[in-house]
Amino acid sequence: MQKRVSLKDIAAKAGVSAALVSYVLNNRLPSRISVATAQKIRDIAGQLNYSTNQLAKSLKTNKTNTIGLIVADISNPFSANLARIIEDEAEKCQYTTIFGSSDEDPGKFDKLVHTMLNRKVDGLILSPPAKSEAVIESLQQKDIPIVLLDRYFPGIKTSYVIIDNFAASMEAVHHLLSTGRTRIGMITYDSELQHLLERKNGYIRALENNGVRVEKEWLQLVGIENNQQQIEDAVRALLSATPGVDAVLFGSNKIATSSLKLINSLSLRVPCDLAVICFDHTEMLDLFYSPVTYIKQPLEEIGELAVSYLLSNLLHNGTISTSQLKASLVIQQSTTRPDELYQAK
Amino acid sequence: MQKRVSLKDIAAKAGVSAALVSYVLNNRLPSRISVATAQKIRDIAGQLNYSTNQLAKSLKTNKTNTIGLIVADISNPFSANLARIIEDEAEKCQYTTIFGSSDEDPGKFDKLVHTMLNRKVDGLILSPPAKSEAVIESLQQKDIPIVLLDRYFPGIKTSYVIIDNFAASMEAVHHLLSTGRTRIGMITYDSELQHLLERKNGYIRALENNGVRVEKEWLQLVGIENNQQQIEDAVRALLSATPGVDAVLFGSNKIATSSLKLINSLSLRVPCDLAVICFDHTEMLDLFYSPVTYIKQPLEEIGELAVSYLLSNLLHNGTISTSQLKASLVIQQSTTRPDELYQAK
DNA sequence: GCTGCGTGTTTAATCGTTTAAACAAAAGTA
DNA sequence: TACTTTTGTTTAAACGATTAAACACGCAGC
Repeated sequence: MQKRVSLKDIAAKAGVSAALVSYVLNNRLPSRISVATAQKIRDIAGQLNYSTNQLAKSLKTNKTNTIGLIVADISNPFSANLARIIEDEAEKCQYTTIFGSSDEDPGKFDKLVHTMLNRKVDGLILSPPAKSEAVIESLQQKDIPIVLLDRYFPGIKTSYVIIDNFAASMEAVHHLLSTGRTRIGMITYDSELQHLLERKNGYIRALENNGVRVEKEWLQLVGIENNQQQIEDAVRALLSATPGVDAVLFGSNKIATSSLKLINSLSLRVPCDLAVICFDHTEMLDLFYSPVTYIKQPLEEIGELAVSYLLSNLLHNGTISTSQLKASLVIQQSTTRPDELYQAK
Repeated sequence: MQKRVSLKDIAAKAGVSAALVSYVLNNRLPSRISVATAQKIRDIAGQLNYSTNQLAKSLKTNKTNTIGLIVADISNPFSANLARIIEDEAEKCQYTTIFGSSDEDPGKFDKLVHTMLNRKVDGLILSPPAKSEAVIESLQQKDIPIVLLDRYFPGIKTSYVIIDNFAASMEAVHHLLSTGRTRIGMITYDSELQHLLERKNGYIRALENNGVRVEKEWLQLVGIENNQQQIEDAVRALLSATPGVDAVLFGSNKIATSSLKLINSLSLRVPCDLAVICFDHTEMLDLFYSPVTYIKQPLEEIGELAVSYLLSNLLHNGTISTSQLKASLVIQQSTTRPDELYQAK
């Protein structure tokens, strides 16, 4: 159906064996091959516009130069940005990336992992959904190189690249406290995923450390499906709590988007009536009428590390490398102290 | 490195030939094979947790069940959404998708196409950058099934799925005119890409049809690299033109984002002082303080059609199918008539 | 009892590479 | 001259599947 010129064709035209062509084109045994034949073979290859059949090559060498990347949802800007960085990074090292979206569904995740394995990816970079420990463990048993991304399971020894979500949450809350807010709420996911627990716990701990009692209604948990209605309900619950909140931390960019959409339509002023901070940057945060303070993950670094860990694992199976990077707080108008607002503007 | 159980292993354990195992597992010659052996083979396959090596299978059958998708930038929400739809659609048909971002660079595009071909994708869905006609034509000569997405070259007969950009621009301008604006500007790309020309021409034609003279400064062209500074300059130029504009149409979501960021920081009220419309939806448009009217592409339909055209081309090489879909205008607050604004709010 | 047919299974070639090992001829060494 | 080494190239077996064709066997028909 496609390119049909093979090693044999070149060999025939050059009057040599296919093996020799393979040697030349791969620069093997370079000392032995005569310069003249080498040149001739290269010329003919160029002439016939030869390009190697990766399938055959991979079948023989058991190496596809392909890595699989599974994120929750490739259409989420956070995932898409990370995917792009990983794609570029992999490409620099001559690797092709194949993507998949798990939709936070462990069944779908498992299925994706297996189609990738059937296609013999050399390794996997994974953002595993909840309840996918078994899949990860079985990959480990099969000695398949993996790196977990953005998430990890404390009970499983694997390579991973994550951020310190606990500290990030703490920092966000401290910042809010420092601007005079004390009635701080959070909307995050009702999930057992470790990184989400840490976001939640960081919030709780920061308040406790500062002697603020966390009212039950201040912590709103929503499903990881990001249902708009559910998130709106959570916002309303926060606002109508007694005492109502004067600041809120959103556990993800999706939660932030849905919440801000509602807030935009209410007669509620940010940051006067309500300060907001959210996890992860998206462009929309800068476009909100009061640009939103956010917790910035070092995406470049995360992507680069994930690829480099995976590749070094490929060379040297068994190596386990982990990184917990620090997120940074990017302060914008949405958390300005009300009294500083006018001079700031 | 990975799964090591092959047809032979099953054959050995079952005491039959590998061929028979292949027949059973692929449900070929179903009438001939004895029910007993078939069952035995299936049992053993399950027991050994066999899964077929796609590389070997593809090498033999010359079919990878993989499609390649190249967009401008997978981290752009528009591309990411489309990619996700295509991924899902392909998966329904048992196809895996591999992605790539061309960054609007014909060289990179060509390179991506070739790495995908070396990996023997069955076909390609492409959003070609400017000056990539040669690549497309060479694919056609090699009879490689392709479908162009979002873009097309009028001189080349290929399958494609696009929207009617000319009509979409016209509709946007007509809408603005109908709300009483007459000094309508546009910021779009300085590109020879047909779909972008059509966006530009639709704008010009709509104004001309309504007897509005298009001032030269009303049409601002920027580079397709989406340079923030350049886009900001364009916005300023529109505003400081004489006469200055009272409405503007943005040629893409990137242009809109960059422009709105600036507008957000100016003391300019949307829609009173300036009405805005943009091409393509992103969530950020709903989060702008005055939710932005936009031209909505039917992404689902585009993605589904692209995949279905490609797959039918795979079955029946040579078929050319094209679709020009209609975009719809989603009217939000950013284009409300100033006099209707208060009752609307 | 021979022919022919249907059934269940195997043989063997093939896809396009890689690569260890074999080989033949030329060059070095003693 | 005879023997080893070096040099340039070929042979042939794999990788893990698919698939046309061959095969062996039991059974019906005449």
